[in-house]
Amino acid sequence: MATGDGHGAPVHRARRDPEGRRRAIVEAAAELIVEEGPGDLTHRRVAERARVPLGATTYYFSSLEELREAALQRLADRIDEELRGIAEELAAADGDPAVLAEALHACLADRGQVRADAALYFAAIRRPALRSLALRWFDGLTEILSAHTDPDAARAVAVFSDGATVHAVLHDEPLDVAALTHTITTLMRRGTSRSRSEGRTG
Amino acid sequence: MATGDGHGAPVHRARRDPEGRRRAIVEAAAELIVEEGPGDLTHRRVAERARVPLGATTYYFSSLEELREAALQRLADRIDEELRGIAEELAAADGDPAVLAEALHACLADRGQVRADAALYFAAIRRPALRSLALRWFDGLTEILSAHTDPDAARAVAVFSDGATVHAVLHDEPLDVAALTHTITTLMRRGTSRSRSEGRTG
Amino acid sequence: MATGDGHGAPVHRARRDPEGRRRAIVEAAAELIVEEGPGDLTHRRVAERARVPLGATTYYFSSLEELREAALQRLADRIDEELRGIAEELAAADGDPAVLAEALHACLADRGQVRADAALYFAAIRRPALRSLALRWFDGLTEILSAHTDPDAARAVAVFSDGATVHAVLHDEPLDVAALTHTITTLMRRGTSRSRSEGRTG
Amino acid sequence: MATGDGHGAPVHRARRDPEGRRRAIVEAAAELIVEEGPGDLTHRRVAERARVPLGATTYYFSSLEELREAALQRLADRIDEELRGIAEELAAADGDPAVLAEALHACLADRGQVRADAALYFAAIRRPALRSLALRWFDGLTEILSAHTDPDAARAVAVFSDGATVHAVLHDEPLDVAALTHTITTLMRRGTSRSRSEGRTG
DNA sequence: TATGAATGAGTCTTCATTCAT
DNA sequence: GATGAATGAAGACTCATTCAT
Repeated sequence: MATGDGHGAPVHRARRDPEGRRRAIVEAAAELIVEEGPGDLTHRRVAERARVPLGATTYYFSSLEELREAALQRLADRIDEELRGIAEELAAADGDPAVLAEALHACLADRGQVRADAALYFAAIRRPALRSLALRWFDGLTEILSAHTDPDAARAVAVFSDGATVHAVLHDEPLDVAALTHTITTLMRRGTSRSRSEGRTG
Repeated sequence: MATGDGHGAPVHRARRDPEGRRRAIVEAAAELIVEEGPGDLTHRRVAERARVPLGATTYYFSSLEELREAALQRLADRIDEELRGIAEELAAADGDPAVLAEALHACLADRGQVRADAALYFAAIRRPALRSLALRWFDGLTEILSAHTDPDAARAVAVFSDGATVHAVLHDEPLDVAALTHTITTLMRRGTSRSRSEGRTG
Repeated sequence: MATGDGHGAPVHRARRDPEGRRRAIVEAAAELIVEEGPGDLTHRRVAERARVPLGATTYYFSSLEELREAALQRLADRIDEELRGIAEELAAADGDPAVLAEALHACLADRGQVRADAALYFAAIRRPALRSLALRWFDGLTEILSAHTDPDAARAVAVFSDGATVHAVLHDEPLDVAALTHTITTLMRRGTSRSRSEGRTG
Repeated sequence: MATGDGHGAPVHRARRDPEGRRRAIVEAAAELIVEEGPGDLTHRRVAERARVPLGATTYYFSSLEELREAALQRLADRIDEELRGIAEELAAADGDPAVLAEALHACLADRGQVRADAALYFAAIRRPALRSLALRWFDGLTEILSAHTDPDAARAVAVFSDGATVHAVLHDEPLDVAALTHTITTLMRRGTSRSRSEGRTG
């Protein structure tokens, strides 16, 4: 029943920057997820990493799960940026598979990025609400490639890229560029004979 | 010589069976890992699932981590069985990509299997000791395929199959057989024809 | 996901007496409920009062609510004892209202008892499962009195006795014996003219 | 002199109304106490219920306890209103016990009212300062009845009415009117007849 | 004046692990 | 050998209260 005898009168000297604080907390959580996996997130670790008091982590997020989702959201947003870059490069190169392979290799060489992907995948397995987040890369890549090859080939490449992510995370380094190039080229060429000739105007 | 004094042949209830018990515990842990992920394993849940006393789980395994590894080991062993089956089918079909696609599709349609793979991958990220377990599928498939195509193509198919696993776990159902067949065929043919000349892998 | 890095290896030197421990915990909880009300129960206070480690309170009761109920159960059991005593006295006195009044006065003079009643009543308001516990006194008294007066009168006396409990708990002392005697006599006589003459055989 | 420059009559949004706000907070707290019990009151819940910012609850009341008391005060005030109505009815009926029984039954049928009483009783047990609030009903009823019967009988009826409150709160419905009428009649008649001689109260 | 940001104490609960039996 | 009792660390979460603005 908690007769309400009070919890004390904490002295606190706080920076007054809610936005920044929230951001710092999410950022810290995202880092921890990349480092330790989505399941090992705790308020305490986040607070410590973000250099905020424990209470702040519960003040800004009504549950740990909410915080986790915000952090995964952030990781997914980074994937979107990545994708935008790839889309531009690829458009500039008129869908050249080698360019995609290079870009993919760069992504896969970034361990943080790869682990972030893995964390998203894993977190989404038992959290259907996160599926769309986890599929950002796959769906985004498929869409980008659809401008340069047929949908089935696009999907095949996207599937392959997820496999390459698993490969990178388990080997601590990505497949070599040549292998990526070869496979991606093979898969993209497959259904492109026609659409490719359309694109070739230069 | 009295027959009813209770001293005769000792009534050994439920004959001790350390091996069986150990196996039951590992089995229960494996199930839980598939259902809940490798991180949510607890002695209590395992004991309950295995119908053994709590103490048994710490008696047979000196730490939770050890139990977890034994369970993951078991999951990996099942993968080996799966691979053996695929190897045979494929050998019988003389490396027909369509047969591989069918077999892969069957694996991917088994949610338990897919989640077991995912659990292994995820557990291995931060546990180098588990890498070899997690790579069983990849390495095994690569080896099997090496009998039917060149090493690079084999590896490409194995990478693709891991991607297909990710796809299945995130979509709750596998890619359709046609798509699998098409892609696998494309990738495997590559290694048996002379088109290889254009893509080099160091 | 709790990667299972362990919680430590506590040294513990425990008395090995589960029954006694459980009893001590319930007893402590009952005391606290009497002193502070059912809503102010906490694991920590119970542990401190019972001189057991915090963990013991959660080991023996899977939730605080379960512990609370066990404690209230215990308080209710004491009420039953009380009632048995009253039943005997009253039977021996052939249902003499003055004897009941004396007994009731004695109960009401026991602050612990009165507060225990109040705690039971209050706890039961929002916990239908506890209603039967809270009604032990009322139902028991009604039944006892049914042997000495008609059901309606019995119920009226029981209701009055609950009012007297409220009175006692709010005044820190019971109604005087004379007032109790007068009212109980009036209420019991009311419907007893006939049944009373039956009982009068001495 | 320009009309559209926004400098003219200040647009005072939602005119400040400290009194109203305070009232809204107390009202919300009173509702919560009736619904959840006096111990489950929190600033947050009150603020939400009253549709005021969290800060308002601490701005108008220097502590939660103060707010709780204000809310209990309000509940007690409602009891006074109730009592005034009963007093009038009873006066108009020249102290007819049946009229009192009807009125009491109506009160007891109002679950909110009954729970408010129970909350007051319970809160007062460990807060002597609230005793007078909790005794409003008892004292008020006793006084009203004193105009129609002797003090002892009046008190007996008041005690009985508290018992009827306990009964109602534990059974979720009041004693039937017939039972109330019968008992109240019996108790009140006592004080107007000469039967008083047998029971003395110091 | 009014408010929401801030915070740490304290709540229940879970659990790996140890150890007496 | 086996097991359940034992325990304290740690986790998520709530909240009264203070204070900057």
